[in-house]
Amino acid sequence: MQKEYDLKYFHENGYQRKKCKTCGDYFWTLDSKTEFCGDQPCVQFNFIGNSPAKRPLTLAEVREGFLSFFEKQKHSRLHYPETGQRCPVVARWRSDIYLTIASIADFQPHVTSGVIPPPANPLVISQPCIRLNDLEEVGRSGRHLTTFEMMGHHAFNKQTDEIYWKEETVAYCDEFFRTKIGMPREAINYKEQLWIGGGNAGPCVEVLAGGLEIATLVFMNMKEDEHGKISLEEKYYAPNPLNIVDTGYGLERIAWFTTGTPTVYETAFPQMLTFLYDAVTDTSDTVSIYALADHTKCLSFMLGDGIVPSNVKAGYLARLIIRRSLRFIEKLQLRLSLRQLVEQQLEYLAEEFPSLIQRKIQIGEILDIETRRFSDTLSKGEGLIKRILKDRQTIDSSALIMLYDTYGMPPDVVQSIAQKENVTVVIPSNFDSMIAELHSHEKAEEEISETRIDLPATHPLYYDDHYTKEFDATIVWKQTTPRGTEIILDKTAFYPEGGGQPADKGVFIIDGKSIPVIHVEKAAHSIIHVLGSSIDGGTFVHGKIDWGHRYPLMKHHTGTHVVNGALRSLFGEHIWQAGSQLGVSEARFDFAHYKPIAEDEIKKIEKVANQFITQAIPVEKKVMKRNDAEREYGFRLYQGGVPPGNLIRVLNIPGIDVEACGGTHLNNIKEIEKVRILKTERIADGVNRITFAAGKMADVYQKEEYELYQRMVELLSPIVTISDHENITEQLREAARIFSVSTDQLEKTLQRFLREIAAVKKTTASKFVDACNHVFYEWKNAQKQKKMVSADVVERLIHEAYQVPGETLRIVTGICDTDAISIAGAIIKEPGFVVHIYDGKKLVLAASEDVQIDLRPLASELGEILGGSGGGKPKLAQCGGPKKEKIQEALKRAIELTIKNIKKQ
RNA sequence: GGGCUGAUAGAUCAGCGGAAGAUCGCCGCCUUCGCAAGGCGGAGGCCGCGGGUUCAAAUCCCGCUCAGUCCA
Repeated sequence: MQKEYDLKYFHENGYQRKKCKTCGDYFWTLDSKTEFCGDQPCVQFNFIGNSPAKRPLTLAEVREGFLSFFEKQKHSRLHYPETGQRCPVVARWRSDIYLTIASIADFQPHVTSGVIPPPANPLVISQPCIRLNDLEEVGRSGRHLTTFEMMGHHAFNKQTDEIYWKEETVAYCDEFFRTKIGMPREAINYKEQLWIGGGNAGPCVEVLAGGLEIATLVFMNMKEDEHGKISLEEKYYAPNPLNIVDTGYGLERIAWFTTGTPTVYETAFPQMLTFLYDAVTDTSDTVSIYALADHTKCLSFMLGDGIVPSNVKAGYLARLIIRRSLRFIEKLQLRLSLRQLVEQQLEYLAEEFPSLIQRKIQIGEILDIETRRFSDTLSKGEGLIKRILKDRQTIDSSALIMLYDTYGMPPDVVQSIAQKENVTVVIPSNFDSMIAELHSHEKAEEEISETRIDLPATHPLYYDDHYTKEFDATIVWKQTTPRGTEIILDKTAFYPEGGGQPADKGVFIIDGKSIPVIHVEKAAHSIIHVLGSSIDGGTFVHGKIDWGHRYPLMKHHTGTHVVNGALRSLFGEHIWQAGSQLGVSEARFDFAHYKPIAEDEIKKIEKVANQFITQAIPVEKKVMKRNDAEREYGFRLYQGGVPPGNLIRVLNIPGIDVEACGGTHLNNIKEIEKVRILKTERIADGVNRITFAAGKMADVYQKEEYELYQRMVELLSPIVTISDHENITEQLREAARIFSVSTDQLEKTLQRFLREIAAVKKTTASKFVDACNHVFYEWKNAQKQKKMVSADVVERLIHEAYQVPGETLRIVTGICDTDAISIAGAIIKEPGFVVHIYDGKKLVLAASEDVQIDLRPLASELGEILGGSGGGKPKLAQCGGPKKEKIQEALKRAIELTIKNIKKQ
């Protein structure tokens, strides 16, 4: 390994190679006296209050210094439509990580693996990154940040086409720190290290100054490969197809080195700290102040780049930071809301990161919602804790885990609440591992996808022309499986299932015979057709797509993109597809948004989408190089997922929506005709679903809805006459809400309610909703009536009671038509009664307080007569059974048994 | 994506197979110059929706809907 670091540059410039006295690692230095590598913990910070740099620099100065320095050395800056010279902090182009954690992450996996060329080569970037691994240290250590910028110059060298490698990289580094940062050469040591991470590895040089690692120069030349010959940390590596110069210069650390402030925080967000110090009454809790300044910056980037808080993925991480921030605010007793603090940060960041403040309104709203939500959770939790304490006096570790895992109450919050009740709660030191243990049973699901690469490739005709309905092709492969005959053609217009679009249907005409195609699927480069019946031979196929199936799918697919555009124009740039499923009769579109869609917003979405359609915008379908597409349209392209490869299909509806999409689409959005929103719902925290129908299908729904409405008006007609028939959709939705059922259960429910209400006078209502409210009100009354005890009936029953000779006991038997328990209850308020009363459903046995009797055996015996059984409490029992005709016999027997049981005592 | 909770009066919750309850809030009366407090009385429940088991379900079982929360 040693020769990996034996650079000409070091020798020619008088560097010496030394071994660190503490850690034993090798390093290169100009300082003949030093014995240590220069990294912590081998040396302490020595630049605090005493920087060897010429003058203090701001973040902006260091950033621009770096970018322009490398630009002069023929490196290109990148540019993206929304975020400018950086990528978003949410890694939209990757499926393996949520947040951008390093500048090289911008180019993984496609560029680093050699699948696509770099967007520029060499290139330079200052990439804002978010790392939450050392969250607890933020604010405390003086050097940990959640949000930092990693500046990097990257060169991607192919064996045949080398840009530059180690010598140049170290020379650039040296020159940059000398000329742009104003550091003496002697202040910097270069430490030999091995870099491993993210499936790649290579030698690296750590650039150390003042006890601080200010840059890392990685020479990534290996990739993980189980057949590889190089073994590092129990894994095998093989040479990478590219030799990648991956440098990471810590912007904040470099600036800190020049300022020499007590902590990195004074350099990273000086304005925010001043603001916070002015706002707090007690300035002693610097840890919380630092952390809050950091977290609000983190949130500015997270929310400004479009993360919607939720309980999953990046949204969960955003919520984590929000809640931590809220607790710091609480701890510092700040009178400012989190919204106000982040808005302040947005102002400070506006000049250097203008895209963030453009989402100020949405960010503010998100933070207010989240603040409210957290305080709701906490106050609920507080009640819960108090109840637990009342019950058990203590909170043990299992209760702590329950509170955290189920209710989201952090143990230290529980502790402080319990403190108020004068209860000391001990947090187990292994709390975190106990939580981890709880979730350790989950196994990562493995995707077993059998990719059959040995199959002949199919040319997809549906991309040549999305409207191809018929075609001629040749069978190139055939196989019979349990699900039918499968064939592959040299070319096909049948769309295979994928990207939320179902497979096409249709027929193949082979040797004059018409054979149905029941399913189509993709396997690597082949398209497999599953046929409905077997074929005997045949070579040539004439295919016919079922256009009545495909065309609505195309309308719904293009319609989905239009609805997406409508949502974005109404709510903001954070709207992001979270899934979609197309059908022939309707389509579903799931998207990230921080609150549920309100009733009046449904109409607005519909209106905007339909306005778009009337603009008759032609749909652009093109195949683009990934880099070109990203540069032109940004990462918004990847809403539906990140497609592989260098060439991607881009579907652009200018001014409305642009996405990488492999589906079949209309040529002009006017063909959608219209869209109609059928339903909106919240399917997960932070995710809403819109179900809509396009074109003729929208009319079908409208018709169905109208018919449903008419049927229900008819149902209501004996009771209510409705005069106003406007806004049927809304009326139905509102009515469904009244009966708390979904719209498709509305009719059934209305029938039930009408059946259960007593005959009422006919009345009028202006709207259907009013009529439903009337029905509901009447129904409630009827329910009450049923339970109400009629004084007359009670009177009559008492009058007809059987007086046991020689006793004070009176036995009531009878049949009633309202709730028997209520009536029995009314009678036994008086002393000396035993009641047996049947209401058509159950026989109730009850006794007054003073009567000594156990009715339970009676209930079971009488229940048997009725073909069932019974039981209950001694003074109130019930029984029943299917043989209702035997009720008279049972009541007769009841009297006998009552007398017998009383006499026994 | 995988768990774990929860849904009962306007609010917070108890009940967890045999008459739907408590506390706060609300209304009325008593008390007071008035208010607060106190005393007495009262109104207010599709026990989330749909099935199933049972003689009997708020309660047990199965779906669904909604909400909360943790993990990756």
